[in-house]
Amino acid sequence: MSESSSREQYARSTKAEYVLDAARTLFTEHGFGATSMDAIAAAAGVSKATVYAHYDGKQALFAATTARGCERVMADMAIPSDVEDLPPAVALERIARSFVAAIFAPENLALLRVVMAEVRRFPELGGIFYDCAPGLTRSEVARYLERARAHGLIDTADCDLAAAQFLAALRGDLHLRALLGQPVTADEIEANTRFTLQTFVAHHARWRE
Amino acid sequence: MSESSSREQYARSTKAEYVLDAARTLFTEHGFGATSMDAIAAAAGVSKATVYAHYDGKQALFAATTARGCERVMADMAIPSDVEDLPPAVALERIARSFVAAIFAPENLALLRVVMAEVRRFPELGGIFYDCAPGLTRSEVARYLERARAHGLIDTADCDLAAAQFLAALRGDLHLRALLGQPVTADEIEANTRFTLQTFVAHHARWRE
DNA sequence: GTCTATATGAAGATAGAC
DNA sequence: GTCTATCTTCATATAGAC
Repeated sequence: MSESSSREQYARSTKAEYVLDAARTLFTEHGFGATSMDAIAAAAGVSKATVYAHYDGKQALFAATTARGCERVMADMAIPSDVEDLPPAVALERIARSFVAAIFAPENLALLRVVMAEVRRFPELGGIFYDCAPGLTRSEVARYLERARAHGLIDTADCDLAAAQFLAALRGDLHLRALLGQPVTADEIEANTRFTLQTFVAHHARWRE
Repeated sequence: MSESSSREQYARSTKAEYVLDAARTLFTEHGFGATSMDAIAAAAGVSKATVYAHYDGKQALFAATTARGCERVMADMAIPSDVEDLPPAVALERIARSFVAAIFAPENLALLRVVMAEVRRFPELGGIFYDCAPGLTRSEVARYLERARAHGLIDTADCDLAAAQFLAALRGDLHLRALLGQPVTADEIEANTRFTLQTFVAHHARWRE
């Protein structure tokens, strides 16, 4: 019927994706202010007018890219669902390793940096990011701890606070150092993770292995 | 002899200070990219040419202001020196409250945000900031713990790691929430501090009160 | 050292053809 | 939807007088 084939429609929707990907890369790499719309268009392989055809200005594009970034972080941070049937010490270790891998991934560090930097200009983004990433993990860990307590496996008064402290200890001061661009080795992360797991288990465990 | 009085010289050196203060305020409030040299000159009450007469461009001015900011943070974070003679539980509480007050002070949060945001552009600033603030506190706490262990007051294998964990627990996830612009109440900070102190003391104490 | 006035360039956004 | 070319604004940095 019409002259526009489905292939053209696919190409059309793909360009918006290219733009979004390029913007996400550049914004997280150089920040909001230091990234120009020209650079985004060039990186996406399209003209600047095409960028404006799909996104309603630089701020809207930034909001869209960080929202997309949050989805990816959320996927990284998701707690493996098979954890429920494992012994608590093993489950906690698995949760810990998944969390640590996510928060030290360079692209997630970069995203966190840029969201914090622009939280004045985009106040709602801070809340979105927190709910997607640390907040979600925190409530998932808290729910896990509550179920474990219901089964008599642990002895924890305030599961929500305990979850927050568990994750904070996994960050240690290494996460702050990484955010400040200081080198953090895998060995340091590993040592901190082990130490945290030992401490946490020693404190909350009611089970005997 | 000369026509320039000492009063004029004082006025001259004062302008550089005005510029530095204005720059510190604006950079921490709006970030590097969103702060113009015009705005700094206006806030300092001088002309833009005067700004350039004292500082060698925007980047140099930014580096100077963050260095100044670090000094102020360092003063905020300094551990009270009279802590040595107190019982460990009291000493730790005093250290904790001083630290928590410093890291949640809005101007220090803003400084940390902007340093993290620009760590790509100014790689050395991240190291300076870390050494001034969290790094300094961490090593001071570690030294305190080592002395306490030498006196047989605590039972800690790795004082450096324990210090890092103590401070990380004091941050909890509240610090991250604050950095992301989310509201953090004094009650939450207080509850987290108390919980951390109890946990830490329960874990390391060898003394009986 | 300090000012007013200005050069120069970069970047957000759009007009109009296809 | 997509492009080229352009408009307009604004920010860094400097020139030149006092």
